[in-house]
Formats: sequence, structure tokens, C-alpha cells
Amino acid sequence: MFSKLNRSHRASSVERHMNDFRRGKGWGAQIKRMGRRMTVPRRAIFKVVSNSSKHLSAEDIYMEIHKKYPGIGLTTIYRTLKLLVKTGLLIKHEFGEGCARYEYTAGKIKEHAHLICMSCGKVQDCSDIDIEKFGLDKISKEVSSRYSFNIKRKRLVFHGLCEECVKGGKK
Amino acid sequence: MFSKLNRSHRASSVERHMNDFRRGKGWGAQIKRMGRRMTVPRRAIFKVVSNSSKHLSAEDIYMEIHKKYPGIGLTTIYRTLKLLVKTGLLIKHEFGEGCARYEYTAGKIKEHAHLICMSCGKVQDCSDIDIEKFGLDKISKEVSSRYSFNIKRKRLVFHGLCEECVKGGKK
DNA sequence: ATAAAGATGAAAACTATTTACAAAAGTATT
DNA sequence: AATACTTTTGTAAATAGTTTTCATCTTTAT
Repeated sequence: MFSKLNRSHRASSVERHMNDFRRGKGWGAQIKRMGRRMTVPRRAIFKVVSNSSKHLSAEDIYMEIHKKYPGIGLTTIYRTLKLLVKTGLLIKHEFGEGCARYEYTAGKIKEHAHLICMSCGKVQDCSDIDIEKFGLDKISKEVSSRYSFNIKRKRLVFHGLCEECVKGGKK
Repeated sequence: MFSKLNRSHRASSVERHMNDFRRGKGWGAQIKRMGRRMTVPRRAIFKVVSNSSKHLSAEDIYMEIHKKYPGIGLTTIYRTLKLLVKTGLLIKHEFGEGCARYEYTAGKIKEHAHLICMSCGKVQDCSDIDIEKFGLDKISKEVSSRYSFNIKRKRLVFHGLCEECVKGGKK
């Protein structure tokens, strides 16, 4: 389905990037550059996190992996997650539940806000609002110049009540 | 009863609020309204957190308290912190160090950004940048209308390299 | 002053995450 | 392909922050 479309136009660097990531190629290369190895467990874990758009916990990933690879242990999940965070493909979130959650961000430079419901605990992505354009760019500029801070990553989180909880009257 | 006394200088509601909080009065009242009690450990803990402008961990608070009240245990610190968070006087932060940190916010409605250095781990407040005016207000409005989300609290965190670490060339 | 409800401290329990270590698997070199 | 070398793994044990349990002590309303 892509071959026809792509005949005429040369894949942009971003597209190539994304494709590499999809195939796990990019990560394999990155890993190798660090003098480390691409293994079966790592490939499996990468597949799970990169195919999910949710915020997965180590436990979530373990349970998913466990269906296909009952031999892979939780320890390996933690180790691999740490590695993925280090290579920048994954963001580690701590939403205050007592466990970390991981979000796949390959190639995506665009930051998005998160909504956390204080009543039901649900976490939503605001991926369709361009927070940069809505003013985050100005704040960032001001912050980095006024504090001489070299910003690498931005995180915007709103705590409040989600639509259902407001309606449902749940407190 | 206040109108006559405060003829020359009528304390604004914010000032009264702040004064109450400074004396611990406000919290005492709030606590009582919840059918709970004001005790010696709670007063001591409140004093420590409300007089500090830092981001204190439970351990930090415990050590501070312990100088004056060696009898007060860490468990009570945790219980009291939870109570203070519930009444809204304290914000619980999880900066990714493995322990929570608490920030006193009595009366202060103004939200400020935080800078976390990825190299040395230092956490800075950006209290002198009005992030609302710099665009957070617009993002919030957009988010709450587009997602029907009732925003109670906003959190903006920048991860990157602080001035010293950029200069020092560490990492 | 007293009774009832709530709060406390010490120790134990819990939970997410990390570490230790011997065995297994990936990689580069023959 | 067999080798030798290094990294990674799985299991179990260790850690660290936080929460729970429970008997005792405080606070508060009466």
C-alpha cells in the first residue's frame, strides 16, 4: 500500500526514521553503537511498547510478553525499559500511582500534554492540541534564557476531573 | 465584625488567607471541619513544611522534626503529609528520584514551572516567570474546552541541563 | 472529669524496582 | 562452523519508600 505512494517522492528523513523504528532497526543500530546486543527478549519488549499507544507499566508489559514468551522475566523488562529510556525511545512517567509508566516516542519530537483525572485516575493524552503553538514555545524560550537552562524535554500535566467523573458526580 | 476593625487597611482575602495559613489557623479549621484533630505532631510538621521553600521529602521533614521532637515517627510524617495534600496545602511531586517531594502552596494559586537537571538532579523553581501569562492560560482553556476536562491543577516541568552542568561540561 | 473517637509509634507488611550470580546466548575471530 | 570473549538472562534475594496493624496514648465534646 505504500509502494505506489512512495515511488514518486523520496522518503523524508523523518519518515525513514519512523520506518526504521517500526522495524526495530533503528534501535538495534543504536544499541550496537553502545557496544550492547540485540536479543530475543529485547526485540519482544520493543515490539510491545512500540505497538502500544498506551502508557504501559512494567507489569503491563510483562503480562503481555508473558503470553508469547513465558520464559522472559520481569527483571529483564525493567532492564530493557531502562535501556530504552536511555536511548530516548521511551519516556518514563510517574503519574503518582506508585509505579512508573512508559510511553513510546520514537521520532516524535512533538510534546503533548497529559490529563490525569483526580477521581478515577484515568490518564489521557492531549495529542491533538499543539501545545507549542498554543504558547509553550514562548514559556520555553523565556525559561531557557532567564535560567540559562538547556531544555531537553517538556512535560505538561493537568490534574482535574475528566468528563465522565464530572457528569457521573463521582468525587 | 471585621468591617469596623479594619477601617484603614482592609485585609484582602488573599492576605487573610495567607495570615491564617502562617499561623496554622486555617489548616486547623479545615482539619476540624473534616472531623479530625489538631495535634502536636501535626502542628510541628505543618510548621516545617510551611516555613520551607524547598521541595522536601518525607525523610527531610522527619530529620528536621526529629531535632525538636525525637518522639515523632516517620509514619506520622507520612500520614500528616497525606492529610496536607488532601486539604490542598501541599503538592506532592514525583521527580523520578524514587521518593516523593512536597511543596507548600497555601493560598498561592499561581502555578510555576520546575526545572530538573538531567545531569546533577537539581530541581529549580521558576517562580519568577508567570507561566499563565506566557501562554499556559491559552493551553488550559483549549484543553478544558476540547476535552471537557475540569482542570484543578497544572504542572509544567522542563528536563534538561542546568547552567552549572552545561558549563562544567559534566555528562 | 470522663467517655468516645481519633491519632500515634513501633514493628511488620507491601510494593515497585534493583542487585547478585551462575548459566545461557550473542558476537567477532579464526 | 567452532572458538573464545562478553553481554544478557532468570532466579532469588535485597532494597527502599511507603502503608498497615494494633495496642496505647491524646484530643475533644460532654
